[in-house]
Formats: sequence, structure tokens, C-alpha cells
Amino acid sequence: MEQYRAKIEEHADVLEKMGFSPVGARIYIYLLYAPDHQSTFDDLVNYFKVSKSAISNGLKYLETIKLIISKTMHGQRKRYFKMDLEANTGADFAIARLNQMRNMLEDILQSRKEDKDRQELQDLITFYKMMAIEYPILLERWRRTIAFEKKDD
Amino acid sequence: MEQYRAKIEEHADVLEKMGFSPVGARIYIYLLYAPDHQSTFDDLVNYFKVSKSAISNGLKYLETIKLIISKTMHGQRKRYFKMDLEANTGADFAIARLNQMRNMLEDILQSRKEDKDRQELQDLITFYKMMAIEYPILLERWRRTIAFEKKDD
DNA sequence: ATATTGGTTCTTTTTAAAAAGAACCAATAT
DNA sequence: ATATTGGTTCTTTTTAAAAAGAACCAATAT
Repeated sequence: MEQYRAKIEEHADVLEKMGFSPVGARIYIYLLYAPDHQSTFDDLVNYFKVSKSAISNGLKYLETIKLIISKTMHGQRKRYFKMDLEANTGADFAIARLNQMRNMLEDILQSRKEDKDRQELQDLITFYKMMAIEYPILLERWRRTIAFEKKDD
Repeated sequence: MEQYRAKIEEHADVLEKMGFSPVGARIYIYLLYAPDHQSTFDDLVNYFKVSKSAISNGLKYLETIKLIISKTMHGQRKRYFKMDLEANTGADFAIARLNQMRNMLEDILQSRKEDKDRQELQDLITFYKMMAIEYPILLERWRRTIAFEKKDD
């Protein structure tokens, strides 16, 4: 993994701008490069030379937002932290956000007294409704596409 | 606008979790409630009782990400900060992010030496490609939908 | 031509988020 | 039964982001 150090830094910066913490972003990118997209706790501590608590919190965060899963192998206590690649489409997250925005806008539209410019809000709500319907459809199409490609192997 | 104070706080919290600064989030929600979705600089300073610099930076940020535009009226120097509601679909932003993710994953796939688990990365790239194509199509469909509804008025 | 308004920008202070380090705990190893 | 490993959690320190406040500047008002 040493060979990827510069790349990991570079890509982690992008994720930081999307809201990840420095260590969270680095772990994430590390796993994209790692064999089998998995690694262990002390691999990460050693590679990044940061504290155990930083790694622990980084992993916990990534697990909370479902980007990684942790599992144990052949009864050993060591855990493997593995990227869940399908979750990486960010679909759940994106759909949740669409609904959150829609709920917010609907609440605003209801409590708002101004009558003259309701149309724009209404249009925006329509957008979020549409997207929340279409997104899962596209996701499903993607799933079928990759399943189909796999048949040929 | 006094009547919306509690609601503004409530919804601003949601936006803060999406990465907005406290003041940035409040300005944004304020404009969703405001007549004509617009306001002036000192309206905002007075309403939120925060410093001019906080408001200035908040507005600048919202303008940078294209959520609001500022304009001047009948040659007066006072500016009106107005929400750009179509921009609020977040479409440009979403599409930019999709492409950013795809570029990152493609770069990783190329420089990665592990051969055995390239498929998952490839599948993920397919997802981002698909989404970057479909998103603008959905956006366009939404535009036609709302244009069509408007005809009946 | 000078004064005022409507902001912006720069520096300092405050506040919040991230990381460090120590203490701890549960699970397996011996 | 005791020791060690693989982490987590709690408290403190560090670092970064946000806001405050003063100084400033450009545009219009007088």
C-alpha cells in the first residue's frame, strides 16, 4: 500500500471537501485501494501513524453511514473492516436527503403566509418528489445491468 | 418574518447537518420564507442580530454555490439577495459530485495493482456514469412538467 | 466636493470539531 | 485463572471553522 500513499492523500482531500474528517476520508480511500477492499485496525494505525482513537472514530463514522462493515474471521478477535461497495453508490443517503429536503419545503409551504410566490416552492417540491421516485428505479436498472454483465464471465 | 423564527431555527439545523454554516443555513431558510424569496443585507443583520461580516460571508457562500443571486434595483445601491429557486434543485452540484466521484474511482482503478477485485470498482464507475447521464434528463423532464402545468394558469 | 450608506475585507476572538493519550473493557489466548 | 490483544470510551489538547469588530472602500446621495 506504500505505493499509493500520494494518491490516497490526493483523493482524500476531495472527500474532505465533501464533509469527511481527514482520518475518515483517508480510511475510506485506503480501502478503495486495499486488496479485497478490506483492512484491519492496526494496519490503519500503522499506515497513517495516527492515534487509535482517531482510527476508531473514523471507522465508527464510516460504519454509521454504512460505507463499511466490520466482520470477524475464523473466530479470531481481530476484525476486518471492509468497504461495502454497493453502499458506495450513496443511494440510501441521496434518497434520504431528497426526502428530507422535500419534507422541509412542504412544511415551509404550509406555514408560509405569503400567497403570491407559492408556485416556485411547489415546483421545487415536485422536483424532489420526482427524484425520490426515479432514483430507486435507476438504482435497480444499474443492479440489473451489472448482473447481466456478470453472466458473461 | 418574526412569526417564522422558530421554524427557521428548526430547518436551519437540518441544513447545518448537510454542511452549511449556522448563519449560511439561517439565511437560506429565511429566504425560503421571505416574500419574493428575497431580502436585503440589513434585514438579515437585524433579524439575526449577528455581525455584518457573518452575514456578508454567509451571503458570499450562498452566492458562490449559486443558491442565491444578488441584484440591485432602480439604481439604488442597496442590493437584494434573492434565492434562485431552480438552482435549489441542487442539480449542478449533484452532477458535479457524480463526476468527481467517477473521476476519482477511475483514477484508482487505473493505478491499482490488485487484479482480483476490479469488478466492484468497475461496477461502481458504471453507476456514476449512468447517473451523470440520467440526472440531466430527469431535470429536463421536471422543467417540462412545471412549464406544462403553468400553461393552465 | 463631502457625507453617508451598504456592504467587504482583514485581524482577533470564540466556538466547534478532530485528534491524542490514558484508562478501560471484552474476547480470546495461554 | 491470568495475560494479551483488539479495540472503545473518556478527558484533554490541538486544529480548524465561524463569528465579531474594526478598518476600509466604492457607489450613490447631498
